[in-house]
Amino acid sequence: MDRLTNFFKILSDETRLRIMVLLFHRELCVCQLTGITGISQPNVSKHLARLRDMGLVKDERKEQYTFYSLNIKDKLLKDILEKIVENVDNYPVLKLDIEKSKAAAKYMELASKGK
Amino acid sequence: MDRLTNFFKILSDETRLRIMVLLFHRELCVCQLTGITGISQPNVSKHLARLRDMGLVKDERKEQYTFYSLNIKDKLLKDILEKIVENVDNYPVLKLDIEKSKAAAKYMELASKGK
DNA sequence: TAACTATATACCTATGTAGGTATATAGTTA
DNA sequence: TAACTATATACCTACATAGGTATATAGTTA
Repeated sequence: MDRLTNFFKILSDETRLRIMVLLFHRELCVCQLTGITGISQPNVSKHLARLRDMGLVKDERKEQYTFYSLNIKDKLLKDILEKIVENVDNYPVLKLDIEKSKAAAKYMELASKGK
Repeated sequence: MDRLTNFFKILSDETRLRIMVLLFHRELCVCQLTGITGISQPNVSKHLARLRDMGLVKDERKEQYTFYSLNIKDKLLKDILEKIVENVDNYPVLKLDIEKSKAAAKYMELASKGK
């Protein structure tokens, strides 16, 4: 049952909840996560390390960035996160994060075309 | 968003998760909860008080017992708890708790007939 | 090689909290 | 009223951890 209670402990912290919801939508690098959320880089890194140690996310290096993406195998955990995402309209912070994430993605796209 | 993260904090503790799952099925008094789970009475009481303060359960006095029952209004929170209950087969502790709870209910029924 | 950038880690402090034991309270029964 | 029972609370200890600052590391670019 530890896996379940630990998952809830992860979601019980606002910083991690925001990160999980963001990663639910798309993979993001550390600097994007810090940019979108306004959370300090060491703090983001620390939480990501914890998520990685729990096997909830995986990381992949691309050029100079390390991208993190969700990696949840357990269906129950996935379903719970999905339920939260479906209700994001009730949580302005989460909703705003997602909007910023979309804007960031669009910016990255334009930037890569321009280089 | 505090309401959501606090809910997860509640579920992140095994004792509270067990209590919540038990109360999902039926109302129970403190002594039944201690009997079923083996958790000490003060500890059960303390967690119940916390759940009550958060408005997740309500209590009702019946004869000499104080019965607690779920009182979750938020649909998202209710849905999440329901998802857990649907998956109880994967969590032996929770499953066993529920079985004991059924046995306890049956016993109470017989006892009340006999008195 | 040297400067730069992205990310990770170490260390510290403040804070929350789970559970134990002892005790209080309040309602019930004799 | 006194003994009893169910429940709540107070107090303590041990432990986890969130976030800050400083620094290390590793890959990249000049």
